[in-house]
Amino acid sequence: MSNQLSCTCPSEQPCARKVPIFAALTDAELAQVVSLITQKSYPKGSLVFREGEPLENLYLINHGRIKVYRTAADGKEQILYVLSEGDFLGERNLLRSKPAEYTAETLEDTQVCVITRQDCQQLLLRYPSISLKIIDELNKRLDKLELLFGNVSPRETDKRICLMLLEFLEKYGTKQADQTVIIDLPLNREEMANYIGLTRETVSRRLNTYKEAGIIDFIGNKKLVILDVETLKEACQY
Amino acid sequence: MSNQLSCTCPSEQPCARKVPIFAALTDAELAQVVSLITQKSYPKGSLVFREGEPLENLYLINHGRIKVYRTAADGKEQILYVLSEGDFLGERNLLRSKPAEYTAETLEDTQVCVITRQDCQQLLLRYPSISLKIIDELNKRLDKLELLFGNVSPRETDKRICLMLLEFLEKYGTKQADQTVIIDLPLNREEMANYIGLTRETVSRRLNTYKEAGIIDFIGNKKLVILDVETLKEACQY
DNA sequence: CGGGCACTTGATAGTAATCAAGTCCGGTGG
DNA sequence: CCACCGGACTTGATTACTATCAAGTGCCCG
Repeated sequence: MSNQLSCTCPSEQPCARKVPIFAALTDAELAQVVSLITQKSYPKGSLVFREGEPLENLYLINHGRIKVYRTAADGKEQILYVLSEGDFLGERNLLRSKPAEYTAETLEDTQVCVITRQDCQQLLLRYPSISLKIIDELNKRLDKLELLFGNVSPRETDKRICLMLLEFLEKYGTKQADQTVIIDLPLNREEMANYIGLTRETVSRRLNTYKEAGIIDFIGNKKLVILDVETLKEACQY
Repeated sequence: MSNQLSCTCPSEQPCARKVPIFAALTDAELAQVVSLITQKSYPKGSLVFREGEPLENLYLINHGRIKVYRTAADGKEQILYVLSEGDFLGERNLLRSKPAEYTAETLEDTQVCVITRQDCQQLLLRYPSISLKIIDELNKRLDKLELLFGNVSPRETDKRICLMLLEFLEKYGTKQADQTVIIDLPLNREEMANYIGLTRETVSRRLNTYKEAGIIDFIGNKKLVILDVETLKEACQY
């Protein structure tokens, strides 16, 4: 399923440099970190870890995209995060050993760097700057969840969709010459619905409403063009 | 509005001991921390900091309860957290200087310990164990938000209410001899509604349904008795 | 060219928001 | 001690929105 090998990145541009949490380290310090890293590759659609399994590693995404979800009682996926290059996962188990609370599945072919919990704890105690970066990143995730959570009331469907589109715009958007932005969607309609707590029909209907309003457009089903970022931001009104 | 004085806690049981993030420090180290702390008192209903204001301190709650909320465009409070003794707030500004993204208002007379951002950064670099505790706490908040966020779909009203009741049960419940639990509610009906994204009427109706079903009971409006914890947990089904 | 899957579109029903009266309770003043 | 007042809470009626159920449509890939 996965291909395990030690880190083979060129030493002048090691994989760990891509990861913001090591940004403050010197090259020498980084070399030490790299020596603790194992690299793994996962093909599209494979599971990095599964809900309920013991989780003993911190994973740093080198290349690719991963969706993180929980399976609800009714069998539905509740997608919590869509992570990509530079993001980490498994941090909930850095300090305490406990089973994974969600499943991580690759959305495309993905390469990750793996550090064991023991090694990671050593690193955190030796290089406090890493902790600060992790705190920073956790704060960002809290920001995101708090923002979405502030809009959970059943009537705020548009806000949820627009916040999701803006998130994708920031992470996966490519600015075009004419100021529009093309987004390479990481999720299909159903997954988007599972991400923001709606049904795929509702997502589909709303997106088409926006299309008719001239705010967005589609290129096939997997790409989306933002024609009017301002209106989108206004829809999130805050 | 607030009463400022240096920390006057007895040295054998300093206020900072109440705060989990300093739990791993030795007495000597703690004494250093305490020397950096300023203590403040706020009467019920006063604001510790306000949305948009510069926020330069970390606050540790010594005694009391604080609600943290954002004001939506329509003027409604979106309550994000209800914090009490041992919790901290202001951590989002530990690393970067940016205005507060929400307002913190005391729900009762409250005492807090205050540390400036500069001092706090020094502490984090000197005592990496504090960072680990903070990471731990942020992880817990993420756990909570992820759990609630997993239940945002419009039809899961009961889950939201039950999760809120279970949260209050854990934080503010007092077990009685007959296995029931009395909860000293930190929020009124409207605030509860703002906490979980519903209207006060809906909260009111649902709580009364639970009462008729024999799951809960009221003592006045500010106290609530959980008669059947199991059924409540099942309603959250996960 | 055909099959299957993702997506769209339509009709219906259920649920919470909204609007609108009440009711209860605590506090105040006579 | 009781009557009154106001705010919080409850209850009821209606409306609006999204889930659900059910067909379609279109696209991608063999």
